[in-house]
Amino acid sequence: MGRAPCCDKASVKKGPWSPEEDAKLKSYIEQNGTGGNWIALPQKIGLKRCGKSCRLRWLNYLRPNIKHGGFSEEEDRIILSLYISIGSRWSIIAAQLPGRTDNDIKNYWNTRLKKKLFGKQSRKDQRQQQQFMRQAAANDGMKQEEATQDPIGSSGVPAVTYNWHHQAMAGPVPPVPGMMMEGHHIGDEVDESIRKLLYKLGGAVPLATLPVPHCVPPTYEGSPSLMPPSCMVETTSCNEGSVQGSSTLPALELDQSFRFNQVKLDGLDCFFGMGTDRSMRWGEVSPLVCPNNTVASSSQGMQQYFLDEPANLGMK
DNA sequence: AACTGTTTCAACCGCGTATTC
DNA sequence: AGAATACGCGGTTGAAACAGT
Repeated sequence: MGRAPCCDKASVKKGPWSPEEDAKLKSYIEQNGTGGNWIALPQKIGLKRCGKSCRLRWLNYLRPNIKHGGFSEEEDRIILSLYISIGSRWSIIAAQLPGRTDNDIKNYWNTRLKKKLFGKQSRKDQRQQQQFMRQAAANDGMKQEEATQDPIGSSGVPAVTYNWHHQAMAGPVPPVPGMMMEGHHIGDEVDESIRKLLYKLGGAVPLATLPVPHCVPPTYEGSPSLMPPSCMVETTSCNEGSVQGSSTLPALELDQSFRFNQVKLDGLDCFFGMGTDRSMRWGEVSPLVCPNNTVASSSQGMQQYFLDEPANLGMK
């Protein structure tokens, strides 16, 4: 026996909202507010919709000052930083981005940002990039002889690709304009500071000092030799705004930090095939919210978010 | 032009938590 | 204290739009 449905599904309309429904809902809420009861709201307005559906429509679409699409690099940074720190708590992340909804951010992360940061590239981005490449090549007049040696195929897409952690594996090589990260232009969509942040997260965060449980997965069985360096050694935090720290971090360390830092990277298992523990509670999160948290402080502008009390982050 | 595959995003679903009685 | 109800969240789905062939 399951939970009783929140509404009579047979008499409730589903699917996309019509402009008329939108207008009804919007004008009513603007005049009267929600009345603190979403379930009763559709009946008051005369909408054949579920209360939850009304709430969702209002919050994600009709609410004033909603922004759609066109995420800035700064927003990318914030989303990434928060995602790495707290995982897929979209509502909390959305609370830090005025005008953005949790649904919007969730969609953006799942469809765009994840691919953008971790290698896979959408065809749309590929096209934009190819266009850019062609234009650049045309502007250049194809005068450089390297062009013949450069493994760029007839499509304009280089045969050699990287993703950011491959990049990290190769050491702190400064990004070369036009260099690709698995089909991506370093310095184009993927902004330098994000990569710095990723470097730091992988290499300089003294995981062993963080009050985070289960840093070391059971497969290590306590054998220090098998632990990733980031779990064993209290590495020195690298200088703010610098990738110098990455020069002291073994390339492998970055990759392994992503593999084994399950709490910070909750949700990134999709990249590494890890399982996830969705049972984190605020009591466990609170150490991450600590302003001394290297993760938070390593991200430009992130300190303000973590200096806030949890309540200010939309916590209950 | 028609078909196919991919991407995007609005909306739904079910669960956990909070609140009310 | 505990049951009932409502809210809010995150995961998932499916249709529309788009691009390539």
